[in-house]
Amino acid sequence: MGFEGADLEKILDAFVSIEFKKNEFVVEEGKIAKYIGFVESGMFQYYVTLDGEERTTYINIENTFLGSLLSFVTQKPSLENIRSLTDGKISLISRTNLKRLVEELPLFKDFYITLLEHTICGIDATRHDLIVLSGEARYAKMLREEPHLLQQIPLQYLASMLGVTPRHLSRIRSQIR
Amino acid sequence: MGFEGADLEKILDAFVSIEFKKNEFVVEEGKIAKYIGFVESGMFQYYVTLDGEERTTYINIENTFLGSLLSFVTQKPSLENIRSLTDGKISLISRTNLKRLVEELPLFKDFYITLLEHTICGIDATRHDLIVLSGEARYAKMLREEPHLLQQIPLQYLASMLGVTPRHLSRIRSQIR
DNA sequence: ATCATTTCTGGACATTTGTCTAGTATCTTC
DNA sequence: GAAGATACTAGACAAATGTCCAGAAATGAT
Repeated sequence: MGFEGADLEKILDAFVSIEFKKNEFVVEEGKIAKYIGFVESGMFQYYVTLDGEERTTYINIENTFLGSLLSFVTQKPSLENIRSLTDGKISLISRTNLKRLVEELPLFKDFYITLLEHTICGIDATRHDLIVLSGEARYAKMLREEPHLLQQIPLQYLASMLGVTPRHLSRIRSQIR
Repeated sequence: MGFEGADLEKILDAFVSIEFKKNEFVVEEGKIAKYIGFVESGMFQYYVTLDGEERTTYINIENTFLGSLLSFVTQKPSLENIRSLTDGKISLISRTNLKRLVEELPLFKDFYITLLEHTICGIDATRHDLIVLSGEARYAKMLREEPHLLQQIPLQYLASMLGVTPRHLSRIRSQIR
């Protein structure tokens, strides 16, 4: 991030690195998300339960930004769960620590603004694709732009993220071969 | 926003209020989005052209935040168009003016952070619904939560925003009656 | 290695959604 | 208020996608 000396120390002190075993909750539906963070290692699944069925809405891997945004921002109970699909490690920061850093370190505030701006762009692009592209086109785009993700994510979850059933993803994949 | 005196004046000076006739571009595909803003009046449509067909991805009405985020943030050519569907008025701010306000007015910086955080939540909720809900459920939700929007938006555009065809939206509407 | 468990694929059929199209209704403009 | 343009609805059929299911493949535990 380009931080140095006392500032860097302040920042590092505000984060706490937590290890997760496979299948542990990072955020649980109904509870308030106290932290957001960066995935250092492992894979984390966002999902909701709908008519008794789990629907995956997103998956984080290494070096990406993780959190139940709505709950963290509003400090209301989360609507979604985040759970580890593998063992892993996340560098977490609480809302109060985040606010303190943003207040005390002008450079960190700028960093946070940039992070938010780019997060918006990423989420909005996904929303856009969900409206405009077919399931097949979304899979093809992912194959083109994020092949590393595709190799790691179990297909059942990938299907759900793409907004299709596993049955249909299997069809899409056989078409593309 | 709760600003006063010299600060308020600085802020007001940074924005410029522009009137649009029906069917004018606010942002055009291929051009860099120099401004973002708030809609004071009128209705504005976001769309892309795909296989010669226009696909609506979003619609702004009064008192909402408008802009081609990806282009404004990255200062690269916009992938989408924004156009007025009615006569209207937008209060616009350029990227440089926005950055200046954020630098010079700590309160404005906080305001901007809050705006970004809430914008993320809104977009993410929409993304979520596109993955998890059916077209019919998305329409029903909109009917429940934003009936005023529903009354104003022409159905052809609404259909596209919901990710379905006008033919299908017509079916959904007749089911719900 | 073996067995059990989970994940992936694909057939058969059902349902949903899209395409094409025409008729009706609504809105504009003169 | 008549004529033309635009928007909405809906029938008939086609294509896309889902459901249910069973077998194959991969993974994990002993």
